[in-house]
Amino acid sequence: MRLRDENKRKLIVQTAIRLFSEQPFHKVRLDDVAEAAGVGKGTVYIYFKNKEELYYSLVYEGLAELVERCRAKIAEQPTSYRENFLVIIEGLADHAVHHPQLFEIMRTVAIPDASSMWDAKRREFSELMEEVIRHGIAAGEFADPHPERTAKYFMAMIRAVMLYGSGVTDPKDLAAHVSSTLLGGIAKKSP
Amino acid sequence: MRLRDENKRKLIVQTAIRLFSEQPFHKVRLDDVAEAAGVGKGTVYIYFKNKEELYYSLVYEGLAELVERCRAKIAEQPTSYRENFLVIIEGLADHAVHHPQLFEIMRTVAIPDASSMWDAKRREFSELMEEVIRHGIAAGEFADPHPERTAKYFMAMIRAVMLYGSGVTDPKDLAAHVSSTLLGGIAKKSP
Amino acid sequence: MRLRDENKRKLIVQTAIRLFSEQPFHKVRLDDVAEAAGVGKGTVYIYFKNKEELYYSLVYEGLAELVERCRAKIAEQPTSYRENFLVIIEGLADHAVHHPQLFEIMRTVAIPDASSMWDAKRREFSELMEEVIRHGIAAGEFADPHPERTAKYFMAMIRAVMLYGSGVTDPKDLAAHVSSTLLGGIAKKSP
Amino acid sequence: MRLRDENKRKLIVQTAIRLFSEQPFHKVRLDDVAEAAGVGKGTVYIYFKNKEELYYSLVYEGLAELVERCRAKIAEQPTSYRENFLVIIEGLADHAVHHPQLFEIMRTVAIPDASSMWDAKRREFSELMEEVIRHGIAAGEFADPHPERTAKYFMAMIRAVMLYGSGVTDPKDLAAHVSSTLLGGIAKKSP
DNA sequence: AATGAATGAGAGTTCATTCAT
DNA sequence: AATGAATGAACTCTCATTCAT
Repeated sequence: MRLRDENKRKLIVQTAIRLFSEQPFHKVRLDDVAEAAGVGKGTVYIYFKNKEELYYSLVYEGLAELVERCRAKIAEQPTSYRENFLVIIEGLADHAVHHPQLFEIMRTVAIPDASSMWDAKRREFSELMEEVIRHGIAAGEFADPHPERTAKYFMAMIRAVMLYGSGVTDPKDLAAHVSSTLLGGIAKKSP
Repeated sequence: MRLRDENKRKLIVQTAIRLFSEQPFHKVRLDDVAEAAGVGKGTVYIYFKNKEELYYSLVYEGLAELVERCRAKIAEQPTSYRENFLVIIEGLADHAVHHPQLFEIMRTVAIPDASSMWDAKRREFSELMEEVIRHGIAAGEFADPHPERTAKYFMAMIRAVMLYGSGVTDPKDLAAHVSSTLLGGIAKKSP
Repeated sequence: MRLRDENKRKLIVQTAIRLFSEQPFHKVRLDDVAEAAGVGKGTVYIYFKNKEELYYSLVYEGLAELVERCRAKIAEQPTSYRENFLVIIEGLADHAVHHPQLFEIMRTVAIPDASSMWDAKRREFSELMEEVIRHGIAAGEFADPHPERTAKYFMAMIRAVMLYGSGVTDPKDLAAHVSSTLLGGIAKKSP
Repeated sequence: MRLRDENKRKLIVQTAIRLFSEQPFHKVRLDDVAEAAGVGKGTVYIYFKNKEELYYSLVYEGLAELVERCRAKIAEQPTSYRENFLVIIEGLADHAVHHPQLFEIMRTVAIPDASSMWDAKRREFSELMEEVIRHGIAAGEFADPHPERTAKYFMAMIRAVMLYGSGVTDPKDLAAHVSSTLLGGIAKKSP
């Protein structure tokens, strides 16, 4: 009796991320995933109930890692919220640059079912960001009539550049731009 | 694929938009589209080469309408670029609120093939927006080190709120927030 | 547009009867049925919801034909119930000899679900036979404490011989034996 | 297939009898048998070569027990063949009532392969019954032109009632009816 | 032009069987 | 001996596409 191997699961996940980021869901065959991962077709079904669950697992786990990373950044003591803001967006951009495939997968993910786990994770991320803004407002550093909307802008902006920008490779640069745009806007200040 | 009856074509398109915005590509059957549109299955093939082309037609036509609308706004004489900025974003938000399904479809559209018609249309939109910013910079009203990125933020921000914000119904309000965030940022100005 | 062809359905049914009588359910592949019938695999699914429904259709239709045949025999005016008895069993035996495969299929049919159509048909047959016996009792020709059981013996006896007897080919002979056994028994009458 | 632990084998057999009598062959998964029996899946393969052999073992062993039981009845000295007849049928009915699942399995057992062990056992049973009738004929108590057929009627009649009769619980009553029908028939004797 | 019956390649999934532990 | 993770052949069923009518 072989023992259930957590590495095997990870192997399947990594392979699936690659394939699903290259092709849309319906063009990726489970046979391909299995073969590319070097496991039997049935093995995939030991670790994932079906193709759809495999797919959503990728989204969920990708988001979960992102949330964790941001949570860690936020936990650090802020000197000022403005500076902290940049750090968080940097973390987000860094993650995006290092996992560009996950952004692609998140983009094509199907209509969110309110009950789905991955959608809950997405909302968790959104609420985390919202909280940051609200703290900044409370501290008198930010002014925003719709923090819940601005919270959604973070990832949207980074994603837009990741998906359609031609090969961003410097997360710091990207983060700086997003951060300065969100904080200061592009309108020239009258002196 | 002859286009005899333009009304019939529109009927199919409208039906397809609805179905594709409710289900991911692979879960929408051509039978469903035909039945919901009240035409025979074969009829769809008279107007569209195949399922994929039908799908991309929706994206393309949706984007084309959007580009047209923005182009019209831009053509209007600007009083100031700042004010014009709001008008354009209002047009974009208005379109989004009135065609939420198209946004859903655009979101899930498959990996862009650089040669695809719809992707060209997407780039066209992006370039249009970039041009607006560059004009503003030239006029001394805007300052932006990466107008090509900011151009991508427009739709991304609106889309983020459309998709995940709970039922935005006032395009003016949405546009005002996006516009003020992009223009002035959320950082409190020191007096 | 081709018209739905009732002959095509019959073709599939006939082919399926043959294959299911040669192999147990799980060894018959739908591909084989389709290929043997000379139709596409998908065509079978136009006429039957799935493999199981195809299978039960055979049983149902076989039984329905049998019931019809017996009903016709019974409708004929009886001279005496004893004589009539033979005629019915002859009909039954005749049917069995001409459709030996249906008996094989009926034998292997899965556990009857009380709600299944084919089982209702089976009960209909049983009740028909029971009625015959009861009429005979009423007419003073038969004496039987359990007509509902005897009704079940009819087909069971014929089936037993059909399935395990080595190639009965004369239905009259088979019917005569069943009939005389049921009517007179095998015990030698003391003179 | 080594038979180390005879109890474990019996456990598997008993579990399999239950499951196979509830579902047709192809719906019973070996996993289910193993789990229901509380043993590992691989363990079943230690005691039985494969699923088919497990299945046929049930049939074979069920028939073997039945044959043994009848042989014992027959071995007893007959007072008269008529009386002895009843005793044998009673044994058969008794067995049926106490092992209804085995009757269900025997019914659905696949097409007999003349070379299969279980079919040989079935023939053995048939021949045993035939012999009883022939002895009766030789003793002048019975008259039957086709003892080989009547031999097949025994079990068929009991089975018919077992399978489709609504819950027979009294084997004596069932045996009495089968016996009297076979011996004396249902036709009213003219005085 | 319009249809929907027919098709069959191809996909997801199952499950009997194996075998490392 | 016992196990259950791993396997992949084989299965059912779907559905985009075709084409006779």
